[in-house]
Amino acid sequence: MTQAMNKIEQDDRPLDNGLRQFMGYTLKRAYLTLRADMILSIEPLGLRTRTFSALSVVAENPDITQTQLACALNIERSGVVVLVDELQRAGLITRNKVPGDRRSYALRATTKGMATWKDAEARVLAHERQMLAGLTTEEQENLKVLLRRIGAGA
Amino acid sequence: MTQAMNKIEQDDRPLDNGLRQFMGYTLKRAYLTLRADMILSIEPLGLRTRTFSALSVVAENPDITQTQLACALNIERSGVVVLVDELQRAGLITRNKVPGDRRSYALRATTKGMATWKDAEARVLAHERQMLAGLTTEEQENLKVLLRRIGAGA
DNA sequence: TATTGTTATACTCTATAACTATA
DNA sequence: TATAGTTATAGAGTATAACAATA
Repeated sequence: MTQAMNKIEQDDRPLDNGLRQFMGYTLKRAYLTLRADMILSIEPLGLRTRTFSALSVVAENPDITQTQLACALNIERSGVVVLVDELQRAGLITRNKVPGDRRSYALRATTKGMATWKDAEARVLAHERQMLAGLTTEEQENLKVLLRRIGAGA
Repeated sequence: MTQAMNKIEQDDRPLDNGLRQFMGYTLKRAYLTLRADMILSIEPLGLRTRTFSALSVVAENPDITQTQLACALNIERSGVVVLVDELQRAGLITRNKVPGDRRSYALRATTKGMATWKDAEARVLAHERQMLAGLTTEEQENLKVLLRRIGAGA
């Protein structure tokens, strides 16, 4: 109360005023906002962001290996093991023998896995539609294009 | 090798093709790219993203309390304790007595803290300039505006 | 020797709950 | 009683290193 409180209240600038100038901070806020919503949209399917992403890649790339999946998801192979374990336990994907190489697995989404992926895809798209309702379709596309150009060099 | 590999190589679509349609995925990729670079830019100052943000808020809001800082950073009060401990140990901020309320602290950046904040601010701005070099100034501003409108409703 | 998948381990970030000292 | 700060603990998420089986 008193001193500190009064000082803050008299101040018309937000507390994070110094941070708002940064693209990184703005990006993080938007990311966390969208992420919190996305988690709720796929929770009913027993999926989390990581398993959602992994299921998507396996569903769209039949017979992908765990190492390739790790590469696609930008995570370590050790992390993929846990994800694949979880998806397999849920009956959404299978680890299949590869004829030519007995070291690796060919991952495939099961029928249930494909259905779950399509359901999850629709749910996330619906929630993004809601979260991005304040932007026109053109603005949404423009936003995606601009985001993809970050770090891409001049 | 063989089957899976061939299938992937023949495919002209990226492995994460199914994910690229989502704003959340696009946002996350951009965020992580920028974040990785940002971490390197403030590492020489002994700062990490969390302490950078906390130092910024304290520097710009003298006599702020820990609870207010938690609110500004969107984290719990328990998390603030660790951040303030770290910044205090580094001699960048101080915990000061509040005359009217013996429960709370009035946080202030030290002279060294203010200098460090200004230095960090300049470094991050320089690195963002580099990471966003592919975008015009108008595009960068437009990007920030669009990001701030996410989740803001129709 | 190199690679695939695996396990064990640890670190970061964050949250929850219970505690203390004040109010 | 409610609030500020604190502590302990736990949970994601991710990374590193060492290992066995296979190439």
